[in-house]
Amino acid sequence: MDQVEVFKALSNKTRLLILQWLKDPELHFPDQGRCVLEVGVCVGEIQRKVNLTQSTVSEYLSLLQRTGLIESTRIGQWTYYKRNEEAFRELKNLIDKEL
Amino acid sequence: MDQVEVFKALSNKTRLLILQWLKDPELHFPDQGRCVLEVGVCVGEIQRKVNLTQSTVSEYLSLLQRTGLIESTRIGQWTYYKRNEEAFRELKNLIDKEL
DNA sequence: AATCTACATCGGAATTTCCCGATATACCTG
DNA sequence: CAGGTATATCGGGAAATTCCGATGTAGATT
Repeated sequence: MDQVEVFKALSNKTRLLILQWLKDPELHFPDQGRCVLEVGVCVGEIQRKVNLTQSTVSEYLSLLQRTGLIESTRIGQWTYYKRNEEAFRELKNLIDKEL
Repeated sequence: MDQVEVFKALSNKTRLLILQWLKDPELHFPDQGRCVLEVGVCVGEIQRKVNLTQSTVSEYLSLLQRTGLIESTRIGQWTYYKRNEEAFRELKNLIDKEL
């Protein structure tokens, strides 16, 4: 886990918001289907809550994925993103020890 | 405490290193005087451990100070910097809750 | 006052980040 | 296959960041 890369990923209001929303997807994305907890939330659903273009949101999500903080599942024409809680535990542990 | 600003401050290898060094200044700055724990470490001492110019190190330190993560004390011609552990506790608490 | 030392600030070139519109790709449906 | 929808990727302008050398400023020394 590259500390600098993770902190860069977190250095953006929108990306922080997305990560926080994904903590409780049922609450923040009520229009999403029933398997929200399992597969996560699709890009379009996230984009509708963010005042940014589709391409920007897509890039933010893959950036977050590259850091390992979120994971994606492709189902049909949708890509669902959800938090990787294990990565968050690792990050918090790192911060606790090294910061 | 502005999360984005703090994460930006942490998004840099050198700044992270400095913050880690300041956790145990006696260990990492043995040439510094006796009141290291009280006032911290001066800019020049930090610069000698970093492969960057004086102006860059000075700017990094005031950037970190603006976030509140470190504090400065001017004594004579020296400016000493040390960690603000209270700010780190606040940050870790924020990360624990919001991330 | 003249000078030296420690640090801060300024101006700027190079790089990176932000965010967009356009386009490409993948999948689904008729 | 043609057309529609969801997402990814590309190219790029604008803004921010990185880091430098030069210069400014404050305190100490002579």
